[in-house]
Amino acid sequence: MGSPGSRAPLDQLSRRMGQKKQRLLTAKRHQAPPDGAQISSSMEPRMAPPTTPGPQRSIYFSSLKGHPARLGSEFFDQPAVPLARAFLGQVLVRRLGDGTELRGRIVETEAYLGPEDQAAHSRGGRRTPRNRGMFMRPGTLYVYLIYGMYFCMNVSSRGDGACVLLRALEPLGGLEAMRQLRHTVRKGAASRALKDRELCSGPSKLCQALAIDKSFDQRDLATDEAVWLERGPSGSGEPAVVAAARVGIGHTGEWAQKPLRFYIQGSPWVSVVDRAAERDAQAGHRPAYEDF
DNA sequence: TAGCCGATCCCCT
DNA sequence: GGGGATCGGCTAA
Repeated sequence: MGSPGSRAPLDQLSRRMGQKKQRLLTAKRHQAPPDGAQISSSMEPRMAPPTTPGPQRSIYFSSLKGHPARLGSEFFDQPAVPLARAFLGQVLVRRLGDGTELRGRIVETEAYLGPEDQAAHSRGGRRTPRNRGMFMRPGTLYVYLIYGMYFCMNVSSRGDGACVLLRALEPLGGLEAMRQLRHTVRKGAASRALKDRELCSGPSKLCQALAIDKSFDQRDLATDEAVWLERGPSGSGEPAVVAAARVGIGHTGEWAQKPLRFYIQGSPWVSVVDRAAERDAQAGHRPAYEDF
């Protein structure tokens, strides 16, 4: 975790370095787990502690003290495709150092299947220091830096080198803190205010909004104190799920076409809508992911 | 609203 | 040394 005590005021920094460098430094500092130090807890309605699930309790609920609603390691111990679908509707919770809880319902995921998947970082059985989390026990986070600027957050699933990328959340709680965290890492200090829909509608946006960075790599989502998963409300039954091609992997041949991205149909919080895939779903075509 | 394109640097080959 | 599981500003329609 970061050490919040050693920050120089930004106005001092701006005198010492060019705008671009300052922007980078600012971004990196705020990407580092701030433990909420720069988020005023007074501006954020404190979230109520997780409530007891009562009759909803299942084998998936961990018995960890203080978080009776959190999903335990059993939940993550399933293959990447069913896990990617099971994530939809569940609530990701991030607790900052000052106790502020940021919450978002997962609305979009992607499955990466492991060594045979040419779009996965573990393709061909590649095991490197960076992707070690992909090979660790189900529920382990794999957080990596992309394009030198952004982080992406994966959760390892059953199967060596298989994982699920979290792509979009519907923000439920701590929106102003999320906005501030997103604001501080965007270009230009005078950027316009972000709409709610822009807070978590992308894999790196949600990492910014939840202050998830490399320090979360290889943490266990089933046991970590600062980030966990809770079962979402099941009031309206199973959401309609769209299976579409994954995003940003155009170079991987046939694997780029496989419908391994899943999102809640009609959700305005999704990062990329695939109208063709939705038409296929409406027409009742059997989704190809059932082959996996 | 969609499409284009530059930013930026770690990681892998 | 090259590429990338992204993002956001800008422009055209």
